[in-house]
Amino acid sequence: VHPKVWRACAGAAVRIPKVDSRVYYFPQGHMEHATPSSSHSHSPYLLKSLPFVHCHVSSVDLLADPYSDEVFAKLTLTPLLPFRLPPIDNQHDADRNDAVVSFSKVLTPSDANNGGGFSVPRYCADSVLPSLDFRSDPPCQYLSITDVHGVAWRFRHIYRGTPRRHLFTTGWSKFVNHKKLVAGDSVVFVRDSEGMVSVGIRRTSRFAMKTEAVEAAAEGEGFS
Amino acid sequence: VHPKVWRACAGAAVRIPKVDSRVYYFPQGHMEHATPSSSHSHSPYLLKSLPFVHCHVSSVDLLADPYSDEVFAKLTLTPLLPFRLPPIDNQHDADRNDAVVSFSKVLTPSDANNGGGFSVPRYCADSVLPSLDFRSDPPCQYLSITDVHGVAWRFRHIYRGTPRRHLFTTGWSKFVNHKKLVAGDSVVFVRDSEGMVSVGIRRTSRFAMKTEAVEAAAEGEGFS
DNA sequence: TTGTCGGCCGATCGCCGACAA
DNA sequence: TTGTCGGCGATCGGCCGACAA
Repeated sequence: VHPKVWRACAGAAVRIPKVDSRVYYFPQGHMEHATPSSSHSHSPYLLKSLPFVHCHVSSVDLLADPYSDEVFAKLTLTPLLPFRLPPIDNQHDADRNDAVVSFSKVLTPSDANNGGGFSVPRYCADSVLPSLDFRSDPPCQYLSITDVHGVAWRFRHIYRGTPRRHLFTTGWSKFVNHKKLVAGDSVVFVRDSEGMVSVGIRRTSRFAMKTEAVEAAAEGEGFS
Repeated sequence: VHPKVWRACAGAAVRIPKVDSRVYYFPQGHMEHATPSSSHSHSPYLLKSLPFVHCHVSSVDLLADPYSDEVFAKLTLTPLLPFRLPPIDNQHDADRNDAVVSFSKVLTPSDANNGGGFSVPRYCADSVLPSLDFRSDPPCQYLSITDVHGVAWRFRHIYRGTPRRHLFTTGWSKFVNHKKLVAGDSVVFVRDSEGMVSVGIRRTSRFAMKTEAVEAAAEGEGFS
C-alpha cells in the first residue's frame, strides 16, 4: 500500500513510528485491545512489572486486509531493556515532500443504500478529483480510481440537479456492494503528485470481522 | 446425514464398508488421489513394500461438506498386520429394510441457466414427488424439500405446457445460485418411507473446491 | 418425453430533479 | 451546499407455450 494512501485511510490522528526509531511499548494497552481469550493467559507477571518497554523498531509494514480493506500497521519491535537511548526524531516523514491531497467522507444512508449514488462534497470534487469540462451540459466524466489493492473502479462523475451538485452514479453501487459498505463507514479519496486518484475505506466500529487486523491496528495506535 | 440420502447422493456405484468389518487399504490408490504436494513425501518405502494393508474399520461417518454439499465418507482404520481374519459380510445393510425411492438427474444448460426452471423427468415426478391434484388446471403444488444439512427449500411444482410436463419454477433458481450448480452437476431427489422428500447434489468433476473432501471420498471409493 | 427458444410481464435497479435542512 | 424523497425509464429475472429432437 502506498504510504500516502495508507495514511489517508487510517486518518490524521494515527501516527506510525519510523524504522530504526525508538518507541515505548505499553503491554497493558496492547492487552486491553487484544481478544479476551488470548490476552490474559501469558506472562502477567512481566506485564504488571513493566508499565512500558523501550524498543527499537526494526520494521514497519503498512498493510491492508485483503478481505475487509481495513488498513493496519505491522511493527517488529526489539526490546532495548538495558539501554536508554534518547528517542530520535519521529516527526520527519521521508514521504512528506511529494504533495498529496485527500478528502474523507462518512457515508450517509443515501450514499450507502442501494439505488442511490454518492454525493461528492464540493471541496472533494474541487480539490481531489480531476476538474470537469463545464462547457458540456451537464458536465460529466468517467473516473478510474484504484483501491488499496491496485484494483481500478470506474465511476461516472456528473455535475447536475437544481441546485447543481457533484455526484457519482454508475459504478458506485457496485463498489458499495463489493466492499460491503454501510452508512457510517468512510471513504477516502486521495490524489497523488502525478494526479492519480485512489480510494480507501475506513469502517465504522461495528465490530471488526478479523481479529488480527484489529490487534495489529491497536498495536499501531498504542504508540505516539 | 441420513444414510439413505447420503447413498443417493454418492451414487449407486459407491460402496462403504460397515463398522467392525475388515477391509484392504490400498495406499497406492490413496496416494494417487491425494494432492501432489502432500502425497509423495511420507514413507515411500512402506507404501512400495505393502501393496495393501488389512485393516479393521473402527468408525464410519457419512458426512457432507458444509460449503460445497459434496458428500464424503470418513473412515477410521486400524491395521491388522500380524493377523489375517476372513472378511465379514459387508453386503448386509442395516438400513435396507426401510424403503426409499430416489431419482438422479444431470442438469441440462436449461436447468442450470438463470431465468430457467427445472424440467422434472416424468419418472421422478411419478415415483418420488407427492402426486399432484390433477383436478385443478394447471395442477400445481408447493414442495418443501430438505437438503443434506436439514435446510428446507421450497419449490413450486407445476404440470403445464403443450405437451404437458413437470416443472419446478419458483424457488428453483435460488437453489441453483445458492448451491452454485452448473450444467453437468446432478441433483438427487429421495423420498423416505414416511414420504419426506430430500434433495442432494453431486458435482461434476471440474475440480473440487475442497481438497479434504476429495481425499476422503477417494478413501471411500478405494474400498469395495 | 423433454431440451431450448422467444415472448412477455412484473420487479428491481438506478438516474433524475424537486425540495428542504 | 447536500441529504432524502418520489417519479420513472431501462434492465433483468423468471414464467409461459411453441416446437422440435
